Amino acid sequence: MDDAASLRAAGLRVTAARLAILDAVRQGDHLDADGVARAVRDRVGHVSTQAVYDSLHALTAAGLLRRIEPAGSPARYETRVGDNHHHLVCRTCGTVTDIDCVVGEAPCLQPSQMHGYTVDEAEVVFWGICPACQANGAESTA
Amino acid sequence: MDDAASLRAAGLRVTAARLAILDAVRQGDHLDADGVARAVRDRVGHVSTQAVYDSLHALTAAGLLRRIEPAGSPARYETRVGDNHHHLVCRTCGTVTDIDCVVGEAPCLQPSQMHGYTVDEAEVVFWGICPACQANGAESTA
DNA sequence: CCACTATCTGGAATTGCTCAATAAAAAGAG
DNA sequence: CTCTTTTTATTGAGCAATTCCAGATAGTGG
Repeated sequence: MDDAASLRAAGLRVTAARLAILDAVRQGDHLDADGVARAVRDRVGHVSTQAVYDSLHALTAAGLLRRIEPAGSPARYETRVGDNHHHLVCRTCGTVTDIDCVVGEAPCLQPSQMHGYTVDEAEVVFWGICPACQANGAESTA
Repeated sequence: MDDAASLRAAGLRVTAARLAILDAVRQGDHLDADGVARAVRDRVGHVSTQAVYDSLHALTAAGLLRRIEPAGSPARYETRVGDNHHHLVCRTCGTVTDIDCVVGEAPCLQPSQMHGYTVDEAEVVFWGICPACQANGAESTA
């Protein structure tokens, strides 16, 4: 199923901006809204910032994109949805890397005490220093 | 060890604002910067917003406070540091509840593929609906 | 009690994101 | 192919959280 079909299946209209956004996010590596906007403009010319935000929300709501928001960083988007994978975030440069779940499917989705909550998602973020930043010593690669 | 001693031990000066911040965060339930500022002012009169932010950073860096930042929410602080506990966040009202780790100590601290990262922390956030919001139907309690 | 420097103050600026009103364009009907 | 309806995009203002700057203040060690 291509992007246009996915959009239609989600009840969304197919526009150049949205196709470009999906493509940009797929190609990019956990881009933030600004990065997506820039990548999209490279593809289809002018697109307003609001259109990017709006589409990003629509696509996220439709389940075509996943939004992650590491502390201290603007929201980032990825196309890998539906599986239970987590993230490795570099404290120095902010790079986000996907990692599959250790325990299998939904590992930590069984908190000991749920305190009456209805839990629907377990989000795991590993914080550390990426290889590049380790090599660069204290220097930032951002 | 009282707060003043903890501050000194961390090489920080003891000021009324900082003691009030530590107390406010301890009493409060995962307060955000604004909530801390208000609680602090209740205790010691006027304190500038910057002093609050600055102190919060200093205290966090010193390990006296832990900062958590659930997606879509301003940063929140808690005094429970040093143990491997996680958080349950309500999608409706944003309330944060502490939960101990399922697997024991540092459960998820063993990602399958580390991709060369030096991991120093595993952060787990469970998303769901708190009991109060479930009872209130779709209504927000925020 | 002094000097030194961490800390606090006040104000302005930045960033990331949202709201509102109008114009444009995709989908379906005829 | 054209028209109509409804979604989507544009422009521009607005907001919240946080940070930066420069100068005043107050802990601390001596």
